[in-house]
Amino acid sequence: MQDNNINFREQLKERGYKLTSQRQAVLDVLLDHEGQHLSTEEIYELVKRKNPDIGLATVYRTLLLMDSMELVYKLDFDDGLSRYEINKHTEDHRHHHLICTQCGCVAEVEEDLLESLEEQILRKNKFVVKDHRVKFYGLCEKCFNKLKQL
Amino acid sequence: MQDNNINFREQLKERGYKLTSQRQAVLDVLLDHEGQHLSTEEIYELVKRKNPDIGLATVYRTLLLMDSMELVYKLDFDDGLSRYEINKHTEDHRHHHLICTQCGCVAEVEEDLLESLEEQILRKNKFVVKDHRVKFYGLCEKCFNKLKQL
DNA sequence: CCTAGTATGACTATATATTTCATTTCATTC
DNA sequence: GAATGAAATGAAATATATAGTCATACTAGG
Repeated sequence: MQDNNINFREQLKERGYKLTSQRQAVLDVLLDHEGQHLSTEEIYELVKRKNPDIGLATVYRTLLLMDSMELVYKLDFDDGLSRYEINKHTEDHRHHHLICTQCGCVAEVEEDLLESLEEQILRKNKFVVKDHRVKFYGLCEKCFNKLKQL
Repeated sequence: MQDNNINFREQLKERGYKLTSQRQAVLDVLLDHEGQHLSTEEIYELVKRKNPDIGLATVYRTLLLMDSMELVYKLDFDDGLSRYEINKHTEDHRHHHLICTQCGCVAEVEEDLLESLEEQILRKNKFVVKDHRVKFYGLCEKCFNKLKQL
């Protein structure tokens, strides 16, 4: 935890930014909700619990900043708002998302398995892949079983 | 072309919708710009050339309708607006997009190669994949060469 | 041709996200 | 530890994409 704070301050300093209590508070919320995909509004509400005076604009600005620093992943699950997830840097490649078109739940796949495709893209399209986003749409186990019973 | 119109009328009829000159005009524009990824606003401007009295709301409604009928793909290239592409139904699986983070150009990969991943997802996550969206971010050939020279 | 129901266009409403600007806070120097 | 300049903040205003309302017009089918 303390490590995260020191790193955060250092990373901000490298880019000429300052560590403020608001930025710290946003980071804390993201760390405390690691597996989740929170919207800006949700993050704002959570931050306000410990930091009631923070403004929504600051949360927007902080998330924008963190996205540019690659501290967070900005996600889009087609519900009209941006969602964020902390980037742990522990995996080399990011995970994929499974979006249930029935109930809207979102699960994760840890496996990546896109290396061979990316190599092929480099060879055939001469496009150097740096990153990717993969979303799978379909039915989660619960919804599949429900539909099967009908 | 005539085929497309007849199909369109039939498909609309199946769902209790009517074929109007506005809907036809939007379809025509999409057919005339097949390889492109047009935004709603761009489609509106193109439709207005032959159909100057059409309203923007109608274009929005028509694209929403076509998306629900799976006549178009709704795309998101992170520029804050929805883009559309006609769905030709000729391929079993859709193509992927290569987005250059330098110049913003978007190319396509015809290969899919996600079958084995989808099988694995079914086995391990018990999630039945119906569709997917894959975006690769990186550098196109031009931008890569430009950066190499520096 | 008439009719019922759908679609349209102009306008308004909503919701997310960004910008403005005066004030406050941070981090560095003396 | 106080002073200083730059950067960050909050409240409000603004931008922008999309959706909803409603009176009028059009479509498809008899």
